[in-house]
Amino acid sequence: MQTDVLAGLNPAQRDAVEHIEGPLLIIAGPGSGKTRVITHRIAYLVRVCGVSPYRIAAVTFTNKAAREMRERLDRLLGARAQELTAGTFHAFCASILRRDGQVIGLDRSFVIYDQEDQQSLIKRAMEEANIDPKRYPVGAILSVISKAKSELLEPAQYAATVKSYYEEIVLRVYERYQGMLNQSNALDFDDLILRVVRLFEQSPETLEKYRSRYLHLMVDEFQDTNVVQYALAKLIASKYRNICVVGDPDQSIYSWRNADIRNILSFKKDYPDTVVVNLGENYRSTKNILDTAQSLIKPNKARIERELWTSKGAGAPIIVKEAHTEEEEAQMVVDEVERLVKRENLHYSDCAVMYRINAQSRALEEACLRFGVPYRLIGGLRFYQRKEVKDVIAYLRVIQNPYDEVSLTRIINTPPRAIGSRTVEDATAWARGRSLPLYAGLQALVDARGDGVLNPRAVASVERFLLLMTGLREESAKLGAADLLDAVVERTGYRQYLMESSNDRGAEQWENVLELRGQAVEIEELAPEVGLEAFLEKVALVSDVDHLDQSKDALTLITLHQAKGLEFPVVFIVGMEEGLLPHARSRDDPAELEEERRLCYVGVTRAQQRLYLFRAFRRQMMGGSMAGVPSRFLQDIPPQLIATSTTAGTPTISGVTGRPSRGAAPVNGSASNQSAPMPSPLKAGDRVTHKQFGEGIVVNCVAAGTDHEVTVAFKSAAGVKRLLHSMAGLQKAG
DNA sequence: ATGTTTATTATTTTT
DNA sequence: TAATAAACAT
Repeated sequence: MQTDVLAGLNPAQRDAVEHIEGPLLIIAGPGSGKTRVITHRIAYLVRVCGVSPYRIAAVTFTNKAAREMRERLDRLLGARAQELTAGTFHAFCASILRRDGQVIGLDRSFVIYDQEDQQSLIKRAMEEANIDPKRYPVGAILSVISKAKSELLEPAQYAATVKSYYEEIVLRVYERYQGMLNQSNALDFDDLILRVVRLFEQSPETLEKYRSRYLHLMVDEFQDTNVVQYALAKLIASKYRNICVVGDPDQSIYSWRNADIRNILSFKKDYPDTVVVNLGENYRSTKNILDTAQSLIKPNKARIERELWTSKGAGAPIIVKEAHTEEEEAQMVVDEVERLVKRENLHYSDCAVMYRINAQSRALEEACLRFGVPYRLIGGLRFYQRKEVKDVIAYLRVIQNPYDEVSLTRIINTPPRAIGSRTVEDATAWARGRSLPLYAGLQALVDARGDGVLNPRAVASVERFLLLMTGLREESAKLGAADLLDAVVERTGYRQYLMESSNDRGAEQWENVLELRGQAVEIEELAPEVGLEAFLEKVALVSDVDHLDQSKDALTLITLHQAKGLEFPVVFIVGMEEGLLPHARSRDDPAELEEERRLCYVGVTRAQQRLYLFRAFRRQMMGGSMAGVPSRFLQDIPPQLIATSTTAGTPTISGVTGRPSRGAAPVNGSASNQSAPMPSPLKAGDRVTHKQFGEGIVVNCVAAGTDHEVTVAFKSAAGVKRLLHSMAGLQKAG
């Protein structure tokens, strides 16, 4: 039995699996078999050491990671795997709070607010506090509040740290915001963790219940934990001290979401008897790719030197290419993907294109569409953030918890039912004056016939709305989540509202609602008795990457951030330019630059066999066109790992030589410094023809390096295009 | 109360 | 450029 759990593990992995007593820190390089170690360690605990799975908790950051862990354990442990606690920090905390939250005065039916809900609540808090959202952007305030919460600073504690006037403003908003959350019986993501920590602090009995249950605790992606999450982990492990954390400081890319790498250092301090295991053997990538990754990450100062190795061969060289424009860059990607599929016997799904910002996906999408390459775009407009999906969820939330003010104000006039912003404002003020929650305030106002603040028409509308909601709330007691959803979209007229809406997306929006319904059906099958509650929780704590179905054979388009934890035989990283990777916003902060470097490292280490690094000389950004300087990261790759290749029909420019200088940037490699642009080949008003787009008129023609950028308005559906003269093959017509 | 126009502003987003 | 939000007019 023992041999079979340990079989196939390398010595370091085996050390990690067999070390089961006391604190353990596993530093897991990319592709080092981390998940394998975690799952085998759990299997070892259960099958060899006789620990009940019921007494083991494994915490991750994504549902996907949790699910994968579960699936693998199903194979290793069979049915017993079900007893294991495996989930995200947030899901774990939500279930603790549903069970034991009453101890700190939390109502069981609380709802969970996502970022959009938070923003709308903060906005209202600012309005009520008379703070100008122009001077103090909502997003910025929210991120400060979130940071405070992630450091265990509730308004009272935060108040003690306030030093600047700005923080004074934040404090004022924070206090109000938290008050409104409480009144709405709502928790934001940070609260989920924070409240559990407070629960454990305030109720030793509750803490005892959990810390004595969990003989073993494992934390995945430890480099991404924030202060609160680590505090929680310490509390859970405070009885038995069997805490195992797994992470890789070089893959820390979420510091902007308050992840704190220092937790790794704290861990060694908090647990001086920590055993550290280094997983350095990489099973994922070829030697060339791994060497590239290492040369990229090496320059980081705030880093512990570490070697990774592989027994794989060198493999294909890294391919670095330069395109003129982002369109050409996208086309080069697509061409190469096609070549790999046709000639190298690969599938589309073996390939992924990664980029720094979502806006970059557009050119790629267009190229895929044009050349008929099937693709799968991750992120972008996220399912659960779509208006129609959020609207329906808001109805369900109000049914579960009528105090949820964000959802209530969202749906009170959607579809339009003659309850305008004026009515809502007046009613809110009236309710505030009596310290009533909005929903109760509306009821009281109807009973008081408007009480002089609402006109009879408005009172009638509100009364009709309340009757509708009361009816639905009664239904909710007898209906499952899916049936309830049906009742909502029918009785509120939401379905009709979508179908008849003037925009042409109505049918598509309705499709999304149906997809949401499908998920309700799924949940009901799993947990029929807690239908609505389970559904809403799932919907709040689940992301889109979770639904990534690998079944369809398609090219994956994904941001570098989202790519963490994934792997592909072929990886393209596009936009290897200063200002994009590293992103311009990180330019002035060395710590942020190091994070950009880690982000690049994460991207590179996703590749198993082939890696392509592309950039464009010119890129459309914020309306204008920007000259792209090669990313400084390209300089750090040893030239011998790179294949110098030629783009068909275009001169190869060795833009990877010479450190990019700030300011005066050569647009076109070596040539541009000396040679003046060629004389203008075309001028505005010239008639031209293009072999693909047909006839057109030149709108503009400007020098771009040694080339010219020609803007042409085509007669065809192509419309106005910007083309490089050398590339476009424009024929001047009479 | 709702459709239209102007103004504004552009990373990343595990939960 | 293009998407979204606030201001505006109806």
